Amino acid sequence: MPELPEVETVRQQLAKDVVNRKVKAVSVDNGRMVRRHKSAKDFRTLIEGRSLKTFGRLGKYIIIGLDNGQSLVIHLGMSGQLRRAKSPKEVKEKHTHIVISFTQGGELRFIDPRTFGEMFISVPLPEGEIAEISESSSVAMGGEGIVVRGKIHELAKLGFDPVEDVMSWERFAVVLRSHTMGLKSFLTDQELVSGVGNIYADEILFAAGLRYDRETDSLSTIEVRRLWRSMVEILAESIKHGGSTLDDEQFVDLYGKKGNYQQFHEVYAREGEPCRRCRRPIIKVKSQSRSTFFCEHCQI
DNA sequence: CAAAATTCCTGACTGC
DNA sequence: TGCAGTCAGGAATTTT
Repeated sequence: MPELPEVETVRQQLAKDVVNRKVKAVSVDNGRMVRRHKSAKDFRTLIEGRSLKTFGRLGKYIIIGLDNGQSLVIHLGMSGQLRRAKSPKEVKEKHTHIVISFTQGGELRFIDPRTFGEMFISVPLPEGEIAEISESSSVAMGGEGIVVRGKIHELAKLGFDPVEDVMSWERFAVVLRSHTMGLKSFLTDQELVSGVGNIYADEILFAAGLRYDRETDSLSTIEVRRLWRSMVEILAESIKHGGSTLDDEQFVDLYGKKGNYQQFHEVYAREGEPCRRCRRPIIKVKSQSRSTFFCEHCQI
């Protein structure tokens, strides 16, 4: 499932490959993919004729700045893929729901079997209302992310992006300790930390040597710092390897290529296999109605 | 049939 | 009593 590293991988590729391209036409075969708009036609009208200028990301959302100040926002959901086609003649994969064709030829296709993903055009709010929203955003602070967040009012509630937003571990400690909840709940709450999902929460917690159900306000200073470091490092490392592609091969990049980070997973989807540190079997439990993998010996 | 997991929503429970 | 925060569970969804 695409989480921050996978989304970032695609963002980087888009920034290289479709920058400055002008949208000639858009087809939408399923209104659900653009559900924030009144109709698919609405969406098409807003994007046709526009050029793609900037490529940002906030959590699991890709934010493409258009030449008129509006933005194309994309979320891949669980099974969404963005794929580049050099020509309209290339065979369309099943579940291709949105096709954005460019004037210079070539297309950007959105494939999504489970249709949990979406695209929408964000129109900036009038000046006065912007300040209000970014102020109400609980943890918003510093860095490039705030600029994007402030501009995209639909994403105002997202928490800080651990890769994009600059934040010291001391600051992180304040946010962490101001809540009473399990660590995994904290990491996967998009309004607190944006971009971390089920896979990376488990990997980060293993790297930090902390259990998924440790209470956020029970960590020592050393543990907070370890969690912070693990979060930043694991996400950066995964981005370096093009993200994770699981056995279901759900995630592939713009060109259909798999990521490589799955080979470095220490716990995720390794139930019963030996922990690489202590050799004891990895445990699987349900938490927040989601699978959680961890090592009972190495995580406290 | 169950499992996979995203966001959104609702309902329940807890602590102050 | 009320409120905010947290969490469990369900919906929408398709493939294996």
